Amino acid sequence: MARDAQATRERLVSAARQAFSRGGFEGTTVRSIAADAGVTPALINRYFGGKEQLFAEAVAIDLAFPDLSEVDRSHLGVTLAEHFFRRWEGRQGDDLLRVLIRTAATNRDAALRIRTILTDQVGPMVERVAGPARARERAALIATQILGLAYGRYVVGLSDHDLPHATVLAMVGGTIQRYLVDKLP
Amino acid sequence: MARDAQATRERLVSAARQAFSRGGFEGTTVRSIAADAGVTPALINRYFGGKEQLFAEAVAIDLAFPDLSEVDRSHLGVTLAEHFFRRWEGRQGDDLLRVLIRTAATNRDAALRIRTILTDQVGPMVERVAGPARARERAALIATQILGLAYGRYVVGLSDHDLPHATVLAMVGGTIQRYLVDKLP
DNA sequence: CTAACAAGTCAACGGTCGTTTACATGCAGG
DNA sequence: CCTGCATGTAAACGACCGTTGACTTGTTAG
Repeated sequence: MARDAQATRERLVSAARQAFSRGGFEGTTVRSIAADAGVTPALINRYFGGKEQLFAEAVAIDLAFPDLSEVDRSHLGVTLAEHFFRRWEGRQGDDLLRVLIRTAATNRDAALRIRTILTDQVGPMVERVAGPARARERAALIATQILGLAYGRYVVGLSDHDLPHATVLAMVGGTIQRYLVDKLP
Repeated sequence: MARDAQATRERLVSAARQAFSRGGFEGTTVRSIAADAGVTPALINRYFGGKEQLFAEAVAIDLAFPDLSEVDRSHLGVTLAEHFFRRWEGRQGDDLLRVLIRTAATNRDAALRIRTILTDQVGPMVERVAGPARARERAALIATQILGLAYGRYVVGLSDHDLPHATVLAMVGGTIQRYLVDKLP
């Protein structure tokens, strides 16, 4: 393999994730992505076929939900809140959800992908925990709180001072818990 | 006044709000706004000075919070939830918050404006209701839930089937109530 | 009726975007 | 060693963007 094409591909995808998570789809130029990867914009076309396909590949990874089967039923909400919080804080800005939240605002495909995650991953998780009755509503409620938290932190720019770790864990965890198992009206 | 300039201005601002709330700032062209208003793009420059200033004017209105002084203390959350829900559903897509939510994703000024609303309007409202202690955290928590709800409905596209009116009112109302008055950890 | 000014149009500009095409470069196998 | 192909570059393209300045149209005051 000459001049490691696969490594270049991966550098491009990684640079794309970071760029898209900052500027959304329209707000990101292939030229800047290529520059970040230390490469010519023409390569994006050669390897991915275009900006659209690069974006598709940049957001084509799994959510990796935690295993909740061994978690105490009363701590499910806090466990989930902590899971998302760690996920976002851990990676340095190329997390899938951070990319999608920013991008979905102006891109139909990204919005659709969030909806897909909701029905394919959050929904089944809720069903496993709380049974199939009105699982869809519960999943949607949970989504509003999780998305809103990510939006507040990474789009609006709320700081640790506004949303301390402990407060988020306890209060948002409590909210998710209610949405998961409390009786709906 | 010849050919009613003020009416044209207002048509432009209204068209701008709808366009920005669909495509964000970068995703919206002054040409399309002008076309929606039945006018030439050059007029935007004449009246507002440019796209930036038109945007600033399009999002320069007040939030109009409801008067909560006469509301039963245990119903504050539900009252607020209903207030926002009605606000969004009432107008046909040119509501300020709907514009800002979509736009803030790729525009620093819009994100800053949300933060300003938070500190200038939501914060004081929380202080009035729950006292000054940790009002900032409470306001931020409420913001995550309200923004997430709007994001779910208008960006992700969650339907009435996913988020029925009654469910949102009761459950999200309950969440806001908790964020307003419950003890923080 | 007509001059004068506000309201609006028109065509063109410089710039930037995504993409394409032709060309340069460097590693592998004979 | 050198030939061939994968890897990458350079330059140009057409399209579209926001903006500008000169021009046209309509209204209204005298």
